[in-house]
Amino acid sequence: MWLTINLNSETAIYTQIRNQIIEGIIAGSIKENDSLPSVRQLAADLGVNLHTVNKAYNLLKQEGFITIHRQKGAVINPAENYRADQDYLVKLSKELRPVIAESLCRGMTRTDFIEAIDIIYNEFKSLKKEAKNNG
Amino acid sequence: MWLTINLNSETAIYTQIRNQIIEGIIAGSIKENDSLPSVRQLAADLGVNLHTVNKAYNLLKQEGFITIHRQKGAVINPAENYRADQDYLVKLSKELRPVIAESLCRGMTRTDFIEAIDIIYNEFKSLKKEAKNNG
DNA sequence: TAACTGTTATACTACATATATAACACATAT
DNA sequence: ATATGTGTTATATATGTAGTATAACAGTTA
Repeated sequence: MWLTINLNSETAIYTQIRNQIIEGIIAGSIKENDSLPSVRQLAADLGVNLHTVNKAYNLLKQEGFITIHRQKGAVINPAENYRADQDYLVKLSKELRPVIAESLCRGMTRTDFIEAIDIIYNEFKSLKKEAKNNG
Repeated sequence: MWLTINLNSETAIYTQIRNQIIEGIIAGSIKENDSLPSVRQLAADLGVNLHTVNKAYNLLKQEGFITIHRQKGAVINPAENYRADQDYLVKLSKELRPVIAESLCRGMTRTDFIEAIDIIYNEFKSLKKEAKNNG
């Protein structure tokens, strides 16, 4: 399993799991209609409680990324199910506003900020290439 | 006082206070060497406990934005005290990564994302103009 | 029928947030 | 000198979230 968690991180374990599955989708290491491990399996692999994984899966379900079937487990939805809509744009804006505010306060220009996000975009591009070569 | 808090928000009150003071700095409604209200005064104005405000102030102090003097109260530092350094860039990157990941997953391109941040940059530009006219 | 799935329920620990009081230490204006 | 206002420290309490530990339930499938 490509998924790893950091117990010392400030980020909640269930959030780390959620985030890494989303990264897995954009990297291409998991695709539409792929199944995720069962909550018990993934919990055992990560050394955490089943409820922690369950919480991550339910969050992903609520956000539209997966559908949970009894027996088939959690399955990645087609991309149409979670396209950016107005609600998401509002949520995104609320997340970004304090981040941009702090960067401005610390003297970063818009150009500096875009430089910072481009590093991240390039990392994701590399992940995608990597997954393509391995899959 | 230009500061308002939302008790129903998911964001902790002390975080809301911190964020709005940072926005106040970039808007220009508070400037270098300006004093913030005392913890008791601001707590009374906002209808919250003194410790909640104190927590916000100590966070701002730890981040370099203000210096807390006994008697003089909390004073905005000169910008040199909180310029973006390497540690901050690492923190920024860690904040942005999952946000960008989700936006990519939801089909947003880099261009779409920059469009979203530009709306925020324009809001801050308006705030700055507004504060200039009033101050 | 047995095994595996998500789900629900209960109980517990630990930590973060927020409040409520009270007292302390320091500076300053009266 | 004394009263006032400042940040600071110390308790105590309530609430919510995160995480764990068990156990049982309800479907599906081999």
